[in-house]
Amino acid sequence: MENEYREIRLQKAARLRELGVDPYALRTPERQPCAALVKAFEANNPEGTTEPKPVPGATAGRVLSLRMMGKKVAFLDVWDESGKIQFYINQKEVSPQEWEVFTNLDLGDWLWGKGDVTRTKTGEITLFVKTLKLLTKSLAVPPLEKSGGLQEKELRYRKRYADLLADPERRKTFATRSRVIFEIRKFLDGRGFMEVETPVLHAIAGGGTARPFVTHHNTLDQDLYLRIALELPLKRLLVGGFEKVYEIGRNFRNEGVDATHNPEFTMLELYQAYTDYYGMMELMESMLVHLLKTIRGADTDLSKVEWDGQVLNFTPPFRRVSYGELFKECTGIDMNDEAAVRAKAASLDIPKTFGHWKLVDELFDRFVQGKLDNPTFLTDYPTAICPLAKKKVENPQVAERFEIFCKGMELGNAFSELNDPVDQLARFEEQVKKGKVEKDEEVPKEVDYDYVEALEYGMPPAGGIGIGIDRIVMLMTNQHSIRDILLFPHMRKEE
RNA sequence: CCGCCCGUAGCUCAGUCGGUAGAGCAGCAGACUUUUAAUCUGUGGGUCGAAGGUUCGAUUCCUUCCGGGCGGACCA
Repeated sequence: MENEYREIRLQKAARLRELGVDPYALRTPERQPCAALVKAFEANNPEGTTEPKPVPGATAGRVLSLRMMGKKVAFLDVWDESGKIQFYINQKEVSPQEWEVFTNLDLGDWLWGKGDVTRTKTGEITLFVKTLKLLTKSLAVPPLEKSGGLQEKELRYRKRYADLLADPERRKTFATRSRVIFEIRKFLDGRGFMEVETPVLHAIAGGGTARPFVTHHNTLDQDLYLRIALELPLKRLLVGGFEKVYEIGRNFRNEGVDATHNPEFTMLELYQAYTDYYGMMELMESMLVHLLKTIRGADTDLSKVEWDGQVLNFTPPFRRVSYGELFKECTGIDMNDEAAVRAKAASLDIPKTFGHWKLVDELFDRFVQGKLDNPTFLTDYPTAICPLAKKKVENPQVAERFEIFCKGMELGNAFSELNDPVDQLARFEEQVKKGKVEKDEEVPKEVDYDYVEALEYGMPPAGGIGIGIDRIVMLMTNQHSIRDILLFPHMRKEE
């Protein structure tokens, strides 16, 4: 905060105040986007025009370059969200007070100008300023493209505003993120889904397995958890009679932070009555294709989608392979062979307190998950690790659940939703009991009896899916780190 | 949590085999009335991430800590 630049700029602001100029203008005079002025000129001066026909106009933006020619003339690059336009300012063309404003201008300041748009001798479309107004004085030096922009990742994440203002490309990534979410809503709207909002504060951290954040409500004197999943409230809505619901919202998990994990992240969860996990596979495929075509472009070749240097095939139908089959393929062990699984786990640093199916899941994560590059539906998980999914009729040992993986990353997780309240209660009780024995902090500590009671009123057969929006955005923007698609990724406190 | 790497001016980066530091941009002063990363001349700017140790002397070597990056472990 303390530096020579700040002092000089504060002095300039004080000087302007003496002249009766507010360095933080209350209002902006009428204006058009920078790019609109350029366009208007081009429209009036088609290709081949010899004598330029000036177009009057006014615009505003941030000054990011200033070139003086002598004491009385200057060229400025002015940027707004739409792009850039050059200002030409000549002492003879503006009032003495305006010239004074100009001489106290710094890089980073926001400036409004009005005049005629025409071409300079060198061909640059330029606003020849007749009237100008300082909109905002900046006290900090903006990172400048010609001096290398903002490179240090820590600075880019902590001071995202500086990162964004320094580089229009970075702004584009976040604009794309916004469009991805817009297109998801559009896609779901087209299928008749209703968007809902459910509580972030939960009395029981259910609907998934993850360590939750704990907080406390003072007047109720009650501990609360930040939600780790959206699942249970949404399925209560199916009981209530809504048939297609979804929520796009923030989840919180008190776990690791790395290139693909942020403590808070955005999930889409949707539930649809009268379908099952096969319906969810179709929906997932269609949604990904819709997003690739609308975000990456209508001419995108689905069989050659590049992501972080890898070429992936998104042509539906995606590969479908069962959990047990792939487990066998990658570990050489039958997942039902308890002795072999335990022996394998013992050779690694996996807690001995874990039961058989927890061990299977641990081995799976280590040996299988990272190998799946092309989008793959991994189906029929062991029932023991799927307390919210229906069992397969022909083999109750496995459940109608799939996870879709891509580049070793889980993109989505779906079930044929369990709606038998008696079975659900038994599975919850088993899960809580096991969690205590295994000292597994990711498992809910108590049974959500209210949810079981909701099922007693009858939930229609349904398919449901949860999709990690951040990872979808990474895929669509071809980014490698979650920090580059979150505006404000979580950072440790400084000092 | 483990391994490797990084932290020097507002920004991007050099550098010091141990003798308290440089460049470009930015700033300030000056020259130039159509520039395009404008050019030219002059000039100010640093507790070299923090603390401790070794040393006559540490920004440099060592230790610890803080923050970050990449990879691994764990989780979505």
